[in-house]
Amino acid sequence: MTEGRGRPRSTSAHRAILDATRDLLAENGYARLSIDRVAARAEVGKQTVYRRWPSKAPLVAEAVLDGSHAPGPADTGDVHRDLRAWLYGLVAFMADPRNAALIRALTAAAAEDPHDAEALYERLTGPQREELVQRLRAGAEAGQVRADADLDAVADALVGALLYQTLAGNDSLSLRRADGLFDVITRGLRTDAPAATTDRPAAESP
Amino acid sequence: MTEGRGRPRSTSAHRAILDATRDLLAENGYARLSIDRVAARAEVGKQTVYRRWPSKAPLVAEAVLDGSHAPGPADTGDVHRDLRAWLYGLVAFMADPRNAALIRALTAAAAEDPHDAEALYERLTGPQREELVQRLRAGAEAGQVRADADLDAVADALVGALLYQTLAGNDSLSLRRADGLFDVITRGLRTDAPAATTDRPAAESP
Amino acid sequence: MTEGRGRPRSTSAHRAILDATRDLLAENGYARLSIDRVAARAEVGKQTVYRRWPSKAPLVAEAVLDGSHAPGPADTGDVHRDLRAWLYGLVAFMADPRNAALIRALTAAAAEDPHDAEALYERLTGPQREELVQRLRAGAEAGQVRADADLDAVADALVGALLYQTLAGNDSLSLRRADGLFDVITRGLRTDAPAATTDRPAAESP
Amino acid sequence: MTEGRGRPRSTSAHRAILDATRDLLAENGYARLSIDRVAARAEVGKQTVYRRWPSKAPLVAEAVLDGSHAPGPADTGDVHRDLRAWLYGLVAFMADPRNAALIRALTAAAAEDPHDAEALYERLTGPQREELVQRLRAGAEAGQVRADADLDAVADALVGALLYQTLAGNDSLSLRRADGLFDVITRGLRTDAPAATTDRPAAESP
DNA sequence: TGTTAACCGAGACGGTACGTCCAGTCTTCGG
DNA sequence: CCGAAGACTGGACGTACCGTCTCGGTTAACA
Repeated sequence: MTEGRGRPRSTSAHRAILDATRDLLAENGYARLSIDRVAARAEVGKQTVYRRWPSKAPLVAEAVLDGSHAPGPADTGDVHRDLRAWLYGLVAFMADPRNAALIRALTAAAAEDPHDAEALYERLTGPQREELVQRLRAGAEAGQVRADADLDAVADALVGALLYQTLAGNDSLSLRRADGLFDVITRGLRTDAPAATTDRPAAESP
Repeated sequence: MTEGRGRPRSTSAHRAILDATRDLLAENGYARLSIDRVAARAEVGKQTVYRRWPSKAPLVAEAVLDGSHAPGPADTGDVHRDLRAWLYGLVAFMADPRNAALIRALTAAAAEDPHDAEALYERLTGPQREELVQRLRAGAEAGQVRADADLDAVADALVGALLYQTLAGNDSLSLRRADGLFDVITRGLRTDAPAATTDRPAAESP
Repeated sequence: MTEGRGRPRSTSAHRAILDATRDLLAENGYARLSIDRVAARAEVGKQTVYRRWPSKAPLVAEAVLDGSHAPGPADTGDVHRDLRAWLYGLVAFMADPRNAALIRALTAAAAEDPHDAEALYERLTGPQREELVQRLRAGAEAGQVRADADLDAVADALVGALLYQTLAGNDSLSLRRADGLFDVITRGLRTDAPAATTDRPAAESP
Repeated sequence: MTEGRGRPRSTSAHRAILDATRDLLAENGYARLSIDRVAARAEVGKQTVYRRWPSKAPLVAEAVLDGSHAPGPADTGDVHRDLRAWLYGLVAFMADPRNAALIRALTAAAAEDPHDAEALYERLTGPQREELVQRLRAGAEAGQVRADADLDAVADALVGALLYQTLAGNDSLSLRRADGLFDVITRGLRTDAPAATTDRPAAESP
């Protein structure tokens, strides 16, 4: 194997590129981000960027994720408390316009090209969402959450609601709304929550 | 007054542009959509496009919304039944890859440039979401839904969950998942749903 | 013939167009002249321009010629005196930058498209040149100018020299140079001027 | 220092652009020449053209001058002979419609925009004209030409006459006319030519 | 201790698209 | 029927980026 031969890649260039990407995203948004500008800002040749990332999407992904390793919910034994704390943490994170811009950028990258989308979401919300689902599952095993609830659906609802509010430009992704969200979801997850009474219909069309 | 003077704008050109935009979005996605191509496909001068829409984002918005006037939930007197029917309708709508592509495009347009985002979401999810909230509110007045629930949060959760799944490329935005979502949300909205027991914490940081 | 039917053409519009053309030529030169701008400046519809002139070239021609009806040389009986006066008159005419700009514009129109060129020069320098040649011919008949001289060549030399100096941007198309020109030409035209001694060669290549 | 850094400019692209420019000028004239077409014909990106020339005018200048390095008059010891040979050479050069088209193009470039004109004429007729004047001056020193003649005026007359005839579309810029021109000019330059008799007037107006 | 391979910055390359201007035509209303 | 207003298709403008290639010049591991 010809590994390790030749000059090794510069870690400082690597960092400079990611920093430049984050700065430009925060300043101008995804639409006005270009590899040319990233390279210029990082004082790096374009090839040095292309050598590491094949296109804008994965570069943005790494730049966003590299900056903030947002942790999943903690496990203090109380699912509801943990869930609320995690929710508040995310709301606070999004309160920084810089972070909101990064999330928007990531969404743009995913939405622009369905080809990148899957890989992107796998890396992006994948770990976060997985931790969330596992915390919920642990809660279910501890009897704090209904065992028959679709926890993936719950995760989608939580992540989706936050994402939607961020995208919609509701810059005041308020704690009150997070509380409302938390309230509805947790009530629906209570072990003593009554079942829905409507029957599931046979089939529907749009 | 500058009204009614000069040659009126061609409605056929207008339609041709929107059709071309929808076709190209479905074929190649938002990233590869260009005004040049739209104009060429519509057999129209570029200026004729720019005269009507200042940029890609609002053009895409109108093209997407013009095609499908998705109705809000019906009101049969039973909120839960209506909600489920509406949800199933959206899932079926998204099942068509063409429609999923249009929604992705719209999200891309909004996420790319925060400047456009607000106006875009206002036109896009605004009406739909408003109808949904009103249907829920009517249910609350009819005593079928908890009066103290944050119905906006519920709407965000529903719309956000669907959007998130569409973006993530889960092309099988399954009915099963929609059921799970419906299940958790409606349980949480039951008038006899027990309250959460955890106290609201003082403050949190990410 | 359906002549005089309908609304007659507005002479004020006609004048406004020519005035606007002259103004724009003097301000920005031929390159930046456009029918759009002419129509806008003249507060006239584009069609009103196209109804009268098929393209930029003849419009410019008429605009330039309409403004200044430069007369040919007078006939006081003394060719040399008349020639010098005419030359001085042209130099003074060109001294006004506005006039120089108009001549440049006309040359541009002619040089751009060989199709227009002939017709343009016929209208432009044609009459002037013809009057000049005739004055010289009269001088020849009066015995003040060599009868065997190629008077067309003389006219070309005079007009060409002035044109060349104008185009070259020698904004000080000086009287001194005009004197020098006059001097050489008139000496060459003297009836007592000695013939050239060199024999005409058989053939040459560039 | 920013010298010799980066990929060097392609000489083949350079040549291809100039060739394409010449071809298109000869085919369609200056008016229909566009950078787009030049780039397309040269199979080159537009930027590659703009990197070298800021606009049509200097590109045309270089394209024309690059092709034909027309020499000034030779010096065989006999000014009159040399002058006539040079004149014949130019006439022969202009006899090729391709060359005439190039000269017309150059004139158009200069006449269109007074901004470019000076620089253009400096590069274009500057060297040619200078050599001509110097040949005449040498002739004057050799006693073959009047010492007090305005040799610049003579040069203007010769160059201007040829230019004028070319522009006027007299495609048969005939040898006979060149002879007539040569005849008048050289007679006027004879050392034994009699002076003009008219007095110089005080002042004149157009 | 060279040689060699991969890196580095810089910047040119053929292209695509941008958003604007203009050419020349067509279509409306109103005089 | 003319005139102003202004929309129409089409083409060119000059700029920004794309992703690739080509320079001269490091920087290591291999031989």
